[in-house]
Amino acid sequence: MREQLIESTRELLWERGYVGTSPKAIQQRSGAGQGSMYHHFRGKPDLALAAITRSAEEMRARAEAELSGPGSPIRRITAYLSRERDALRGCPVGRLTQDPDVMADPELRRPVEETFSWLRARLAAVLAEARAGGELAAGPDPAATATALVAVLQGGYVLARAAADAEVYAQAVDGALGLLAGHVR
Amino acid sequence: MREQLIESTRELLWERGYVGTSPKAIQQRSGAGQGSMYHHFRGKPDLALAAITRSAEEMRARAEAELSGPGSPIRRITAYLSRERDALRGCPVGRLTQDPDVMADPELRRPVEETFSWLRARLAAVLAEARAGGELAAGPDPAATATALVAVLQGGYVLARAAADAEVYAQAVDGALGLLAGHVR
DNA sequence: GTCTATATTACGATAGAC
DNA sequence: GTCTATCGTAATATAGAC
Repeated sequence: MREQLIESTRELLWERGYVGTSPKAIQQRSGAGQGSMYHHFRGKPDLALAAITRSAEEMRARAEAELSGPGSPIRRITAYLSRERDALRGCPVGRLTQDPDVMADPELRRPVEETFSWLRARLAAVLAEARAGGELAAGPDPAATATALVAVLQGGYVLARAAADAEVYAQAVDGALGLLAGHVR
Repeated sequence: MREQLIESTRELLWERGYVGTSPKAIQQRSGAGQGSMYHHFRGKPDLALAAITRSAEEMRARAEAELSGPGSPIRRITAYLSRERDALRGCPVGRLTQDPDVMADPELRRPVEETFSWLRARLAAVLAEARAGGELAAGPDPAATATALVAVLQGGYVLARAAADAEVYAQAVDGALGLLAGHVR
């Protein structure tokens, strides 16, 4: 039951955010009763922490696998950026950034902060590797470029949701790859 | 009073989103009483529509002024991207994209959708102008590039909030300008 | 136009039985 | 571990007086 509670909370946080997710909704989706939920967790913030932590770990593990995978640095970055994503659902971690109650709670906030600071640094390292290997021109700064690329993904979700069209997300990624291409080889 | 109600709602939607904003909070911030609010507006959705519409119009007017201002196309785009923004507060329109109740209501959703579809098209037009005038290389597709650039801004807010550091937003913009620079002139 | 009173439902949690 | 009962507060209005 503990497991279902966490998974249901992850889904609801993704769909509706922290403020928009009630204990009751979690109980209904997970099939757990009132008492069960408060037996396993101290309350909504405690349960949310478990859910957020897991989503953050999952996101990071996936990115790490792609960015440390086989292929040249630029190929790995392209693979990471081009990975199929559910654009209209958005990013389960990035979304929390808009949740005032999450950002106001240092415990809930930490996994979000760490995930993105890690991701930006990791991507910057791969870009630096590409530059060192002569695959990337010397022009673009790795750290700034990494932040811009991660921003394209996060902003791509925003624009896709605004348009109610996943294709807009794909277009944002294409645009970023097109800009990057001018600096490659 | 009608005016204060709209302005207070705009602020609260920006800070806390639609789900996180209660009629009571609006009344307290605006100084209006219960009866006053329900005299001027039919309810929370009606008031939110007025607030969202105004924020959307403001955002569009500001962008239009910059993108249609003086200077070469690339200079205007650079000016638009580099404009000082309150990175930690984020975008008052883009933020609504994460609000399930806003996206579920066609009336509330429309201003959000229109603002971004207009912005992407307008930016694409300026990029096409740059290309036609020989200021921008033929490589990058104007529409995809425009979407990517708008995404950098929207995603830059996400990353800045995640890091609780406005500088991260500036870095995302720098990264985008750096990538764009390789295709200019 | 604004105020106060009232109503209904949901939120977020605790207590104690089983 | 789970269930039911209960609690106090907040959300989102409506009604009617002034």
